[in-house]
Amino acid sequence: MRQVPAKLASKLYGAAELIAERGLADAKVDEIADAAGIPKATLYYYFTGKDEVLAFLLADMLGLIAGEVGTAASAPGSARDRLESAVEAQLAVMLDHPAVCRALVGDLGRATRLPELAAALQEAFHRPIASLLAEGVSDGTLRLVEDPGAVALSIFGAITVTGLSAAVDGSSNDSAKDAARIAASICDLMLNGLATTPANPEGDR
Amino acid sequence: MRQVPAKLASKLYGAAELIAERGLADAKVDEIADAAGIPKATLYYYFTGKDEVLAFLLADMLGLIAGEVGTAASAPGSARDRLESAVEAQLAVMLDHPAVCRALVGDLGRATRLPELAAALQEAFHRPIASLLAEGVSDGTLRLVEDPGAVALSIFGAITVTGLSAAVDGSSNDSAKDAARIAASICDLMLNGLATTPANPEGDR
DNA sequence: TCATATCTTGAACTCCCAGTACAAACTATG
DNA sequence: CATAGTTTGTACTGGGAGTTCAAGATATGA
Repeated sequence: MRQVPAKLASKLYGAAELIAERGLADAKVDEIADAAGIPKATLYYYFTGKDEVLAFLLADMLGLIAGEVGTAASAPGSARDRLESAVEAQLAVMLDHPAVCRALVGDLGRATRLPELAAALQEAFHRPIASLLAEGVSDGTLRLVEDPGAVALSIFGAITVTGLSAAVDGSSNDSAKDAARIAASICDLMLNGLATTPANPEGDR
Repeated sequence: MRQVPAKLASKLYGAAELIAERGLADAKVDEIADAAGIPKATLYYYFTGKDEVLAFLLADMLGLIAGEVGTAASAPGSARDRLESAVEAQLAVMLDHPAVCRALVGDLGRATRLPELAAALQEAFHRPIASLLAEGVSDGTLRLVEDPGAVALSIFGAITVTGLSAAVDGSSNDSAKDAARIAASICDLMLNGLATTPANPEGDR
């Protein structure tokens, strides 16, 4: 994949709705090119095929999210507050690009190999979240958990699936507000839990 | 899609690994038929194409999970205990069929339309989990939350993404044990939360 | 200013493979 | 046995992904 010029990159987002709606298999290359407003030959100059177009959108999106989450996580404030910001940041990006989210979840296997995605996510999200958890233990705003990696993955899953659900359901006109509302609900769950009795110090077996 | 005989159904699972590894687009129909050990003509007698084969696997899988989760949720015991059983039940089914999970997550858009999937999940999981939450409030083992639907979705997301991650990572030789371990980690998070200070009764603003 | 490299695009072409057609054999079941 | 449904092999075709190529446009820089 050649270095994609910014102008072309932004045009590609115009094809996301088509891919999301019809699926990559059903969307013809000519149609994707039309939707993006670029000639098919140009598309093939930059990409080896439609799979790579989707791969580009995935990479772009991951970069965006990683940036926002990273910023939120390294801001000043308690670890707990930063965790809440990070959750909202990921949701905000997802709800800003619902069509891309739908396109990606529908054809994820054509945009990346799953093990590679897992590794990339590990790097971009689980690690920052996991270190946020560690910092929370230090500053006293979060409790110590047994397996921070697993917790980070669970949080990521809750955010992602909730965000996808919102993207699929179609949306209101104020995605930032939606993101805040959903983030609050997730954070309430993740921070306060559902139990009425406090955690059993001997473990929850 | 014709009524699929049980014998054929079980054979189809034999093609899951191929589809998971290469993706539906790259796996030729003849190869899928070979992997399943059925003639291509027979495959086309029952299905309109490879998309429908994957759709069948999805439906079968959802049925399995819904059954196990439903059983766990309606067993005797406190709502909290049943919630834990339900979490483990879904993970157990997923880890029992890692290849199907990988195949589905790679080509979800070819197995179903996403809004339909969302509706089906709503019915099969979020509803039972949401009512479990309500029962928990009644029997005093779970606290009242503002938006049970959102909480149910978050829990589902945490389970699903964690389960997929385990399926992608390849696995140990004791998937039941893995499921139990992962479930315990998720339940610890969902029940006890991460906060050190108790929930603010005025809301978490 | 020219030369050279890179980008942009249209158009024609190839080849693969999903899906179809069909007929013969086989199996149930009443 | 008759009839309906199932199973399977083989041959075919149509569409579309991706390739090729060449001509024009645009940049780079000497």
